[in-house]
Amino acid sequence: MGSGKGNVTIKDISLKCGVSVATVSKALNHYGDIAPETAELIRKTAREMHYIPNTAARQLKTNTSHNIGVLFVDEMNSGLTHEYFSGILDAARAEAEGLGYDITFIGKNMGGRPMTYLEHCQYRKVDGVLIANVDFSDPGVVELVRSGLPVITIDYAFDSTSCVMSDNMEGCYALTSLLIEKGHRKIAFIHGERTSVTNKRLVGFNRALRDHGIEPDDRYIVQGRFHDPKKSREATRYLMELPDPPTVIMYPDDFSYIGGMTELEKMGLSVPQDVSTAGYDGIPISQFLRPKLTTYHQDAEQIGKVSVRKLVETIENKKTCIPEEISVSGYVLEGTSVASLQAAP
Amino acid sequence: MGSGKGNVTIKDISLKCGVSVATVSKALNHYGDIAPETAELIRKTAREMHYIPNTAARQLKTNTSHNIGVLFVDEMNSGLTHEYFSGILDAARAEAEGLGYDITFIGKNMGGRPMTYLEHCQYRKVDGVLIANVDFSDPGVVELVRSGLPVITIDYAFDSTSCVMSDNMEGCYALTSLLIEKGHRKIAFIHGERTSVTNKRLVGFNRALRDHGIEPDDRYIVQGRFHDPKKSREATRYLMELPDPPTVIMYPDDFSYIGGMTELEKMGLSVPQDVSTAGYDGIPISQFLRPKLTTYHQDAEQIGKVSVRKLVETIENKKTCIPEEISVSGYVLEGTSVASLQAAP
DNA sequence: CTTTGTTGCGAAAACGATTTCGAAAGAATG
DNA sequence: CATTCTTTCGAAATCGTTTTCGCAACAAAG
Repeated sequence: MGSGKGNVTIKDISLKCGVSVATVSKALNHYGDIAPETAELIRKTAREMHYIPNTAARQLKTNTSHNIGVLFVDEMNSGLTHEYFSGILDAARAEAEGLGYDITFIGKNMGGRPMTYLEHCQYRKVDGVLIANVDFSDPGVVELVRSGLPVITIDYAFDSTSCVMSDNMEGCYALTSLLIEKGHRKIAFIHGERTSVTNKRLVGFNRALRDHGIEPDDRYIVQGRFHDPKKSREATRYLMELPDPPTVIMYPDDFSYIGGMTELEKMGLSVPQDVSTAGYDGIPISQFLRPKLTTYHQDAEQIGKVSVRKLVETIENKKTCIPEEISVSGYVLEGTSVASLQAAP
Repeated sequence: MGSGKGNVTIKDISLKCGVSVATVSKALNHYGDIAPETAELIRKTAREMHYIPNTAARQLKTNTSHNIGVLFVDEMNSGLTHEYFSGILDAARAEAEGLGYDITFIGKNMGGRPMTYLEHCQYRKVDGVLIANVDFSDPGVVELVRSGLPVITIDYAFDSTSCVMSDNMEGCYALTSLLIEKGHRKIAFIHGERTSVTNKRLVGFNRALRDHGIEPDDRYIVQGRFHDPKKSREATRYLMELPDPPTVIMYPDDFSYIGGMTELEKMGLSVPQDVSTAGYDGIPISQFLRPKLTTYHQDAEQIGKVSVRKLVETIENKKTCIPEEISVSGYVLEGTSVASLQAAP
């Protein structure tokens, strides 16, 4: 049934109902100047005939696609295979679908020929774009953000657009505080690249130390990389070979911790007896590791959802919608990777 | 620069070049009946004016979108957050982009109102669709497969369409054989739901046993679920509490193994001293676990790539392209989770 | 000088929707 | 009855592209 090649169009409906195509279009779009009975008849027959609007035609005329672009980093396996981001993407997809939007990936080339992100967006006529996990200093990204196309950035703030942030400062503050309350004083922090996320975490970290009267120790702050187990192995070894090693190491993310964990093991150190550890992200697997990882869970689902909501809001009320920074809070997931040091000051 | 709202169209080019829009279109599409110099001039000015074709208009006229749909399961966190599938998706995205196709997610509702997968595909006018990790007996999926739209399924074979399969039979054969060569005889197999993937693995498993003269033992074959650590914890406990427990347990996937691992630990059993283990998938994290997991690496990247290639081939040569089953082979990743039992028969 | 064949190009009709503007018919008003 | 509003609808233009078909112009052939 319904195997006919040509899909049913607005014209077919108009013929069947004995009205013009204009009337059909207006009825379907709930215009005010159509008699209620006529409109109902039209909508009913449209349903019966399994009418599906032709997006291309609509898009051509209205210049809107009901399609939002998603710009995640491609290269390396840090884009879709990063659980935090794939969680965001998955939630975003679901939310967009509910709001009547589809999602299209935006890349930097198309059919061999290179293309800027903006051009790709124009090519697909996306109504807005969600940007996450990219190098925000990339000229292509900046061009896109400046283009006037509705944009939401995730975990990075431009002042011209709205952004959704995980509560990195509060999260890192809470996590650090927990460690301190457990009696730790020599707290190492392997952080990620110097992005705004890292900066916020450092602020939270330092604030927690200060609020508890602890002097920050530069030797314990070392730069690693997000989602890079190798880099964090190196950093872990460096830290544990210090003359006065830390009693706990905070990692930039759970995945990086896995690298550190193997290095500690290789050094014959066990967690949490010899050294405590904490992650960040709270990805599912972290709770299946032994010892169960103490980590800060970022609410990826909520972040994806909120991002799309805000983006659609921006798209649909472009003039009245002012840029806003939305923070989504997570919570500490307490595992067994942090030992309680009873030696009080 | 280029901040004008209206994009440059084929008409602008025709004006600038003093030719008709028809000529421009033909030049841009490399038709034969345009003088080489004229064509070159047109293409040059198009480039200079930063012309971007309007996909909507083209799509409306040609009824092709250069857009492929992707149908991954949504609900639960087994879709995008499953590393095997997100690896496939990422590779597919990259390959599609190179071939001039964009990717759009296909869902089962649109803007609140429910919609079949097929309707969604028609709505977005995707040229073809990639299906993976879904319930292949779902009527909506079957409808889509039967619709005549070019379709590629991953890890499941319909006879009307092409499919790309990981070499489950060979993979499971190789993995099982390795265990046997290590001296294991009492080999347990926690397998996934009864899908064609599971069936193929069971064939490989049984064949390996038979080829080595080992009698299969039904008690050691238990049904778990893919990507479900809880289920595999139960199965693990069940197996290890048997009067005559196995010496090695094979899991349906690496993620499930993590569940089993925690259960073994809770039972006071250590790997591989007390029992050996093997996973499946070879996701990155498996190689950072201690002990490093022995597993079969499925080449997700290659699978994604090949799937898109075949799909595009099907789209572009719809008549001449015959359904085909493509197998992508992986390899054993040998870790330290399997003990060598020197007790030969 | 006619006929036939090439070659290069353009006019115009689609594709399927949206939207403006006005027309017709009936209702309300004077 | 004439006039003015409302209400309900339709004709037609439009979005940007592709594609068919035919028209010139000019060369080759008779």
